[in-house]
Amino acid sequence: MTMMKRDLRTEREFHRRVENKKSILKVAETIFAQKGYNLTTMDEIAEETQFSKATLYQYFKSKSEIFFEIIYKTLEDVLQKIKKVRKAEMSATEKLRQVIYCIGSHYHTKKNISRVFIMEKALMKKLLFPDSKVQNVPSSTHPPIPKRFKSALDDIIEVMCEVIKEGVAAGEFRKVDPRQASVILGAMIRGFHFRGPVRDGELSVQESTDLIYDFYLHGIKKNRNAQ
Amino acid sequence: MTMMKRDLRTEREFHRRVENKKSILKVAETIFAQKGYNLTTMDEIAEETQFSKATLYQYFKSKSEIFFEIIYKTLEDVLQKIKKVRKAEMSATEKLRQVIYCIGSHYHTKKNISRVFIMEKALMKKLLFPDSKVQNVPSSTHPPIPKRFKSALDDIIEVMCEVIKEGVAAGEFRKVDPRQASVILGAMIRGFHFRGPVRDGELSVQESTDLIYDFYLHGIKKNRNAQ
Amino acid sequence: MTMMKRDLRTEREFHRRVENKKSILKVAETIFAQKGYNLTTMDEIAEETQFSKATLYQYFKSKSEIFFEIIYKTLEDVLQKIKKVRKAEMSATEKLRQVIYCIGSHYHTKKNISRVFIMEKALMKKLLFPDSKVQNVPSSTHPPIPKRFKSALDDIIEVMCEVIKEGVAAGEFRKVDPRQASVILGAMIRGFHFRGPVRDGELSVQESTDLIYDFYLHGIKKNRNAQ
Amino acid sequence: MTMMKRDLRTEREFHRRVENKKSILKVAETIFAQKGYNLTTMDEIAEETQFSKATLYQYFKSKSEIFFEIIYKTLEDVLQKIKKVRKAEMSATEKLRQVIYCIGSHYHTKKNISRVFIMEKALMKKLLFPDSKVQNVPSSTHPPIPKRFKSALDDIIEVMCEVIKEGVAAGEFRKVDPRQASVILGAMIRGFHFRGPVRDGELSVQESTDLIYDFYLHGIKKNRNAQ
DNA sequence: TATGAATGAGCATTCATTCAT
DNA sequence: TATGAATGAATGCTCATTCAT
Repeated sequence: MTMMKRDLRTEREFHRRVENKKSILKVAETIFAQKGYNLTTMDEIAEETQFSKATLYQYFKSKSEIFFEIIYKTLEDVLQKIKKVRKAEMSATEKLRQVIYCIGSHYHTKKNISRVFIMEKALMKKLLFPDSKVQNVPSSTHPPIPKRFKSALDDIIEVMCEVIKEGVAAGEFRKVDPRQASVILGAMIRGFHFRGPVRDGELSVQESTDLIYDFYLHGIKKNRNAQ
Repeated sequence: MTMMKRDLRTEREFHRRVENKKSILKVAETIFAQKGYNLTTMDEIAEETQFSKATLYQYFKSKSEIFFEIIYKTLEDVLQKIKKVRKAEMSATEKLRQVIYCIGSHYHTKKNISRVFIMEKALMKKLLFPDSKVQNVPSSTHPPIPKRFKSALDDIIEVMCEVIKEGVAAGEFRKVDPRQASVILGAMIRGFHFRGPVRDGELSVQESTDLIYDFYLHGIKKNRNAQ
Repeated sequence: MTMMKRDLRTEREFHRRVENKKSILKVAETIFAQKGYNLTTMDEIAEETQFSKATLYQYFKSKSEIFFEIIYKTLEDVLQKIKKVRKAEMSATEKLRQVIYCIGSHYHTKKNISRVFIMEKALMKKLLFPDSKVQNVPSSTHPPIPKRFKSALDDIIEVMCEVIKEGVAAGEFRKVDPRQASVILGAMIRGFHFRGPVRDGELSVQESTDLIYDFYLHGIKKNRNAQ
Repeated sequence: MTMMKRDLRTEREFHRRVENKKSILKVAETIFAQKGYNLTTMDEIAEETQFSKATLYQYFKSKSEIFFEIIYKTLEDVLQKIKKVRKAEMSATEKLRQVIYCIGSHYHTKKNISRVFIMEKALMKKLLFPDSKVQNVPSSTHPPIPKRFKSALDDIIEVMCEVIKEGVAAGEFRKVDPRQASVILGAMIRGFHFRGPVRDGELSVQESTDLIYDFYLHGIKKNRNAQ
């Protein structure tokens, strides 16, 4: 019985820990998403989480660890969602739409986070390899990334590929290179959601999805015979 | 005579100033493009330009002013180029390709610079309005940007619109909303060049152009009758 | 009977406490001896003792208390040993040799600990009187030390003095001031074992003892008549 | 003339820089000597030097650089002094006395500084190789030290050796191993000046010198024939 | 004008110690 | 009693910007 009591308490404790960690991540995510990596300070995360700065360091080794944790969770989220889509019973075309929606809504919510991951090569390098002098990050290369990121990303692309292959096989899509098509699709979604200060009426994720979906499917070329 | 002498001297002075300014901007651009805004230090710009840090401040009011200057020049560049394309004697389809190339090569060269402009909302806000506490930058709104940026960007979109209208009118493109089509095109190019750490063989700007061009034109849907 | 049971339990408890305390001191000593006071963290002591950090604070009031406990034990140890030497049946010269050995081996084993005690005046002051601002510790004065340290140290010196007196009385040593001679002897041993980065072949405690013994006895002056 | 003006100004500037550096070192030395490495903060050095903390970092790369600079200067000082002694026209015995005085007064003034250098192995290691985890600093080994320290130390020992050799050759000293004798002498001086909290009347450097000199020369053994 | 020097404000991280269970 | 968790107070270091010459 004492054992049980203990176990329960321990479990509760453990649970609380997990909850706290989650809560820190959630708050941090919001701030990172709002301000990006550099403008977010540990002080602010501490204040917002109602923890002391030192406590943060009991849950995470460093600011960058928090950041990476968030990135990873985000990637995993998206991956799970689109995996579900792939397995669902529906046409490839419909799957395509849903994939666009998933990824789009991901970008929509976590803009600044994905941003750093996608774009801040020099920063990523510095975070991942704090020692290596940040010199000559040729704009076209990304620093090697931890396997888990890499593999999550690869998996996402992979799922997109499969959906497209499926559509090609089913005669829904023309015979495109699935890889290329995936890359283009990814680019469209990303580029659409990460657009600069020009916005003529903000669109909802749903509207964005429709727009991207339409253009990705039909292109803009006039079809001689049909239509 | 004294006047003339003075004038010449003044002119020379003025010319030198302009040259120096250019040279600073050029160097700074390279560094900003490599490291992004935060990781670039005035110290480094000073060292690279062979000027003293204090001198930099005689040509520019602040680090951010240098940065904005660069952004503006870049935008102007692109604008000029695609304006030329629009005026050229060729089919809308060909113009489209060249627009893709222009913008793509711009992103290719100045990645980190466009990046900040396009994506770092919080940073932009802080740069443009250093006083306003960076709070609650709702992820969907961009800080108001100086008119000259706004107008350059609008002009770029405008040119794209016109090329598309032209294509629609000429029966080369289907009847799309030119504005939407421009946004999508912009997104594709941007998203394609700003992609994350997944890269299966880096493509040249030309190859990228072809790929985007192909998909933007044809979409991926299978065309029942033709093809 | 209940009483007895209680007593036994209490006793067991008490015994356990004593054991735990010993075990903590032992571990802490090792770490302090390796890293010195500042570089040793409570976290590390906790980890090494397999206790939680909080538990440490149930056995000791503070980090410095642990430290002082160790110092004191160490001093007591040495004192006991050389007291035994003094009482033994042998010539003063031989006793001298053994005293050198005792103290030497003490320094040898617990370098960093003695070190702090002997040398870190500012630190000692801070540890003993945490409130008094560490200001102007004139390099020649040591902060007043708790009586028990002082008395242990005095006793050690005292024993050395007596051995020397004994030798003088027996005609083994020349007529030196026993106090001065003790101080010099202490200095030799201490200085010999605390020497800096110049080492030409590390000597064992025994070898060191012989060397010191030889020079302390004979000096380096050439003796005109004899030898 | 303009040239000259410039040169003069530049020179003045340069001179000021050197002066400032000296002044920082002087202040820092005082504080380090009083409090040791860890207890000395950059804030305090800044306050005491009347410079801002940031300015300190324009003269020195880090706290440890300041510290090492001081150590080095100190060693060089001593070396120069005893070199002069060696070359002087006097008996080896007299030289010996002066060497004791030089080194003694050096320890006297810069206690806490020499202390760290001589004794804080773990700290030294951490300072010199900040990355290597401080683990298992076997109490008998010192971290490899920068060549300039090593060579200064070697030189000091070397000079002592030579003085002793000279004395042996002149028949002033008995036939000791000069190396061993040097080590012992060094130990005596060091140990004498770095003694713990037991002091019965602080001695001046001169008095200390006499005491050490006496014992180092004559030992304590009774000389059968003479005396 | 050009610049070497100076700095305030800030930031991530650490650690001895306390608290709640 | 034992402990996991929490924290306040430091601390070394950075960087955009200003000042004095």
